[in-house]
Amino acid sequence: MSLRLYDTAARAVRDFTPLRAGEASVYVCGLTVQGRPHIGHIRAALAFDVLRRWLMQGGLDVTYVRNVTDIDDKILAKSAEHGVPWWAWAYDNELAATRALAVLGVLPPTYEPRATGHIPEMIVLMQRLIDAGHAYAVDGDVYFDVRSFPEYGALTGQRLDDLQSAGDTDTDDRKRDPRDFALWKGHKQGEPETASWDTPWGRGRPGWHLECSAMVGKYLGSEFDIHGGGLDLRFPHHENELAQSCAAGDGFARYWMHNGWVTLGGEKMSKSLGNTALVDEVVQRVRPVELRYYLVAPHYRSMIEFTDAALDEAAAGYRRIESFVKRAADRVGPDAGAAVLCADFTNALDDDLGTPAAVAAIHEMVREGNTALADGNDRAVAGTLGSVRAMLGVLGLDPLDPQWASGSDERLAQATDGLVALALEQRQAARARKDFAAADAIRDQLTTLGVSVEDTPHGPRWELTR
RNA sequence: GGUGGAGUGGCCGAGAGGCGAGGCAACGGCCUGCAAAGCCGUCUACACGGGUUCAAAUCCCGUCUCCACCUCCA
Repeated sequence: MSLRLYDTAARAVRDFTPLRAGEASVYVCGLTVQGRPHIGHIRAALAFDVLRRWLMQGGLDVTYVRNVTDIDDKILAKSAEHGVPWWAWAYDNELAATRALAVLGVLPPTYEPRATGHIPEMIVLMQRLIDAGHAYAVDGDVYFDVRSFPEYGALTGQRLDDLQSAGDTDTDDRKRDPRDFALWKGHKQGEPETASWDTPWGRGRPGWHLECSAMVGKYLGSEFDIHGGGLDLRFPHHENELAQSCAAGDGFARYWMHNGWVTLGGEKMSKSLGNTALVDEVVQRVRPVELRYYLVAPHYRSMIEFTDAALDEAAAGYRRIESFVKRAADRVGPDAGAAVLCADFTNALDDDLGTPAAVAAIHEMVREGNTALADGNDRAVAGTLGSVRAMLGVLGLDPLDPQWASGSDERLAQATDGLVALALEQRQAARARKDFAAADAIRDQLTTLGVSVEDTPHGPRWELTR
């Protein structure tokens, strides 16, 4: 079976056939850096990170572009509120987002363009739209003329006449139709001079939608494979992008993919509602790799209702897998065994990135591996370990990946190693002379110190507990 | 008003006409000096009411509840 993806525009699962054989071009709407990243943002990045890894696994050369919106109304408003230059506010939040994504093992994009770096491209696109009769300038604003583009609404199945008028009252009188959207916003009194750029229609700043069309064109060309983003971006953002680019004569995206929310208390986690769980906070409760598992295991189009209990459960599920990988690696070495993906796993991901079934396939392989471990069948242990690691790798969840290394001091680790070994020798000696009280006392003390001990047919193993 | 999505066992979470997804928790057993980990087993669910079918969680009709988008949003 080959890859099939749910295309929002078609409202159906479609076979994925790249525009150019052997390559895939992907554009994902990244963050508007107005505040700290929460796990909803991270989920979107993770969903498309898995897509990217799976495309790469399939042998495609993937160009993956994820933008940063570093100028918009809220960035101006919030930075002003905090008495910080807007560009410093935006950059600070961008750095925080980059850190959060790195902590969760999201691969860096091929390129991460910022809106403010692409004003010339936007001007060119606006000129093309004006020349084609799809846009008009009024008093320094430039608007897209939705009535001029009959396909407007195609992506989300909206009929123009059924849409509620935008509450954008202060500019409505300048628009030809209340649903026309701003490509460019003329500079307003009170806004910082640094937040405006020269154009043939006067100084101003980009409307939100224009940047993506301009940057897609620059980095991926007039037509590209996959456009991704959160479900909330379908309308108006993606609808408007599509309208701009197609009205200008570009083919634009061939597949549209949208990920579901993370909800909290049944409602969408969002900056405006204030019901957010920040990455920094969640990572205090579970390790980053466990958070990644929690967000990657459900299907990317499902809602995830965020609760501490569900998070803890996911962490326990991940530890089962991790425990097998570590015990198996101790037994046969980390790289014993070929990186074979089992058919269930491959079929699952090919079917619109079915991570739940893919994770189930991993768990079944882990059970096989545990049985092999118990039977002392090292060949089978190596085989299952190779497979499990390869499959986890596709999801970015391999516990042995240096990404998840604790990064503790090397000399300290060596000393700990020696000290625990010393204690375990004492315990083994006590066990040998059947002094179980002494043996258990040693184990209890180690447990208190955060070292868990388990006896195996090949001697005791120990691990730091969290 | 328009558009779209969801309701699954104690919990999380898949599936989308017929073989008990998977995990977490619980209980029983095996293993262990005792544990831990692991393995085996138990727990047979699909919001509600009708209908179609040999067969419905899955299709159709109706009802209820919840959520999202149409304003900034991942």
